[in-house]
Amino acid sequence: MRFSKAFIYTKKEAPSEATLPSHKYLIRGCYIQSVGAGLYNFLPLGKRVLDKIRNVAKEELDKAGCLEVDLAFVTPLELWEQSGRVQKYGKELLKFRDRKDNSFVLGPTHEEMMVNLVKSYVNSYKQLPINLYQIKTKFRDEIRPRFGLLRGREFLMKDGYSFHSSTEDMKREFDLMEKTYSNIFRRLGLDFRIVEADSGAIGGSGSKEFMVLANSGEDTLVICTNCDYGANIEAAKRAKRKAPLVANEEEAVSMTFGKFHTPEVKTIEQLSEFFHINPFYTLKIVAKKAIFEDGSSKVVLFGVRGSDDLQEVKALNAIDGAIDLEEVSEEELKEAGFEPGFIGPKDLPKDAILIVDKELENERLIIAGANEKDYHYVGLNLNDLDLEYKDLVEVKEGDICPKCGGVLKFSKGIEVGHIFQLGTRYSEPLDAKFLDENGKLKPFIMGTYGIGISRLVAAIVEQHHDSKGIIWTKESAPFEVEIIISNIKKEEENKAGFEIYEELIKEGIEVLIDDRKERFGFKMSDFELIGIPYGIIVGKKIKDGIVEIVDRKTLNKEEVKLQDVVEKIKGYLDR
RNA sequence: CGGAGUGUAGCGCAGUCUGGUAGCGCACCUGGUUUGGGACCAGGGGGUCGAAGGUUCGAGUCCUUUCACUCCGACCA
Repeated sequence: MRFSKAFIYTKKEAPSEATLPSHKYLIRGCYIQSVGAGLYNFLPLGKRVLDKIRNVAKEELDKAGCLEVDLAFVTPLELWEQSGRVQKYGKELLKFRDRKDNSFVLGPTHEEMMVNLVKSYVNSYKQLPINLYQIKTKFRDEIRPRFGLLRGREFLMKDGYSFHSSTEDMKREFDLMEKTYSNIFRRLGLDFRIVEADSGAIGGSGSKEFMVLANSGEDTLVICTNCDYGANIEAAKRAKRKAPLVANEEEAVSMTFGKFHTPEVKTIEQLSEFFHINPFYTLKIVAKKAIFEDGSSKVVLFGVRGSDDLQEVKALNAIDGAIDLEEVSEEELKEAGFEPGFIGPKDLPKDAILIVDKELENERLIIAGANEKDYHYVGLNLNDLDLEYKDLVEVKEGDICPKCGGVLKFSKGIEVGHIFQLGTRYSEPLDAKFLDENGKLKPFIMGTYGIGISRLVAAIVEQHHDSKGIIWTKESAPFEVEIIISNIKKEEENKAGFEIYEELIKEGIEVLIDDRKERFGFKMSDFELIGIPYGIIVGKKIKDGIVEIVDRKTLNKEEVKLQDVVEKIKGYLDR
């Protein structure tokens, strides 16, 4: 491809709203154009990168036996009502009506459609397992799109769905997909980590996320410094925290049950000061308003150690049927019959919902609110109360790994893939069943697997760039080599440049030749911005039969004889 | 949805306080010089100043309404 005909118009300045390197460089390098909140046009360069990534994904998936399909983008709202996800997705679903007044949604994901498709063709266990996928534009009306391609409203996603006759077989496929996804991200040259994740709006159990490690990532990952344990903070676990070995420990342990007058002592901080005790021994109650699928709401309570914080996603999952948790005001708390600042597990109103973190199970010596203004209980034995325990705590840096006992640390990541063990979450409500070996009707056991293809474009840049621009990895680069003719008016340079160009094309190498009437420096800085892995500079030294190969990553230049340059490049490209 | 801010040429911005011929840089077009690190000279094209209404002899500028976008937060496979 000739640069002069390639629709590449680089910019010196990025739009002021672009804050991340990927956003800035992709716009400056003429890969994408912004058209509105979370909407982008892919320009010829960007489209090439997108196709590269897409092809890597397709090759690996096909190798693993997956079948590509392409489902309708516009899907009947009815399907979403059947699966019960209209409420759960809420306003992120873009709904609209056609001229006949039928309701549709723009697909944000395609579980419903896919289940519907499969159930109309597959009736027998003999047809299983199958794994269907598509690489298709999705639309989610995000509340706040940002960070360029990392969080757009319209984006390209690979979504795959597998159908099985047994849970064991589904798990086998899940493991296969984990391997396949790893191959895809490895081929793309990414430094990534597989972590345990929350299943979110998709539902189901057992899910893993593929995280590209980058400082600009929106997700916080908890990673063990000793073993391979990793989890999204929303799902991270830790070894149970031990009591701190402090001077007043004995005092804490020796406390006997009683009610204490604690005027105006409302926060954990005040409480631990008042009793001169580590917050570890106190019970913190966090109140939230749970929103349910039918639109109703209720104030719910969560109990964690005073020294811990509540993990909101875990909290949400702990409440059956809740789709959201909101903040509660003091007034709402009082209306619901609670005493703000003095809420505790004992003597709660009868219909109150309280979930307590499971690390507190069997704890005997705790200070907690008495549900009465200006009073707390001390020496409370939680075993005396009939409480419900679930995992609620947010893991902190320095906590202990649940797997190996090593120390946990935080890292930032960009989610580029997510695989789920779905079970019958969709097949059951959508009545998708098959006949098993015994002639019994059973719902499909499913898995679902996603890769953010357009997000990967940005994720690669986030991980592979420098102060001058993008540094594409070999399998993601829009071209493999760029030939830079220093001065196109010099017949010798021009001729040699195009000779190399033709030879590389003959070798099946994707090459861009900068044949523009521009100065050397201008072309070099475009080369650095655009980020093609290797450059071949044809300039002054051509009269001695010498050209240079530039490595975009290191910016080192190497002098090479004209007749050797093609072989040399082939070597660098592993051809 | 809460807080903050911005809409002026394709992009980045000034001009708005204090109303009086719509500007600068980049990019673009023409000619010339230059040619290994974002050149220079000369000439040129391009704007319903986000939209609607109002005040005024006169509005990019003042008033009202409205739309869009961005940032922080809440939110979010």
